[in-house]
Amino acid sequence: MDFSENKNIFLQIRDWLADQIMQDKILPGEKVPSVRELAVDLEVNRNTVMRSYSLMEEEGILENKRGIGFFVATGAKRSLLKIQKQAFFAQDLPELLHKVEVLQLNSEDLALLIQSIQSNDHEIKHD
Amino acid sequence: MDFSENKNIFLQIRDWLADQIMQDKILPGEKVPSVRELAVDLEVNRNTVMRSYSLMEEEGILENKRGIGFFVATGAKRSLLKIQKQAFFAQDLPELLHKVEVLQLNSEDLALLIQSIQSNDHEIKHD
DNA sequence: ATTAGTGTCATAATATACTATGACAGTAAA
DNA sequence: TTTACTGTCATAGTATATTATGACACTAAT
Repeated sequence: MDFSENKNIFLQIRDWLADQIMQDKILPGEKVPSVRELAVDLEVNRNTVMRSYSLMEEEGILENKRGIGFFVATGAKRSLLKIQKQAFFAQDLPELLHKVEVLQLNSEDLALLIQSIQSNDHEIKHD
Repeated sequence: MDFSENKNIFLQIRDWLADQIMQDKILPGEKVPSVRELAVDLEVNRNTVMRSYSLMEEEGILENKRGIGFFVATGAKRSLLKIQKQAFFAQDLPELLHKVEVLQLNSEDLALLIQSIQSNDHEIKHD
């Protein structure tokens, strides 16, 4: 994982871990990497990872067992889906619509996107 | 204009001004607000506006006439279109595709977006 | 020449993100 | 009990964004 310059590292770590959870790479109830371990892996200070984890604990995504570690909370996926969808429709989508307009992006430019969207049309919703 | 917490102010000012130019609210050759004036308007330090303008000068979007002010460069729109399109396809679009996949967004969720895209399909390209 | 605008530069102060490091407490297993 | 993990907290240092402010030079109009 490499970090973007224009976004705080502790937020990027949260986004990355949230993604791991959404993709079922870490399941609810399972332990996430320890603060110290992940800090070494990402070549980042432990306090920075601690900040990401604390934030996710406040958000109800992670739970903490003192002396043992952090675990993915029950219902974390549902919570994340709600949080991320809300953020998408409130922030990402308006910005996107604006760029489509300003940059005059058409169906040809965004063929891949449209294809990806349509492939979700007949998906069976789980959970 | 109000600022987001998660992005540097001088970058947000650049983005905002670039948008004004893309929307023909300030035309090539025209003068942009003076550093001091814009700083007061945005309730920001003049050095911060200066940083935004200097950046845009390096990008070839603004030109400077010492003692007079900053002006929108000839060809600024073309430059901006190129810069922004490149950024869109290199950064925004991949992130968007990822979110569409993770959040399982379908045609119904993004009807407005698809409509907006298709309305650009038969546009006559100017410039 | 004076005045009022421009940008420009230098300095210092503040806030915040991130790092570096040490110390301490809870937990589990040898 | 010792060992080796966990998280937690405190302190200090560094880097950077932003602010605050003053001084100076260029330009145009009076």
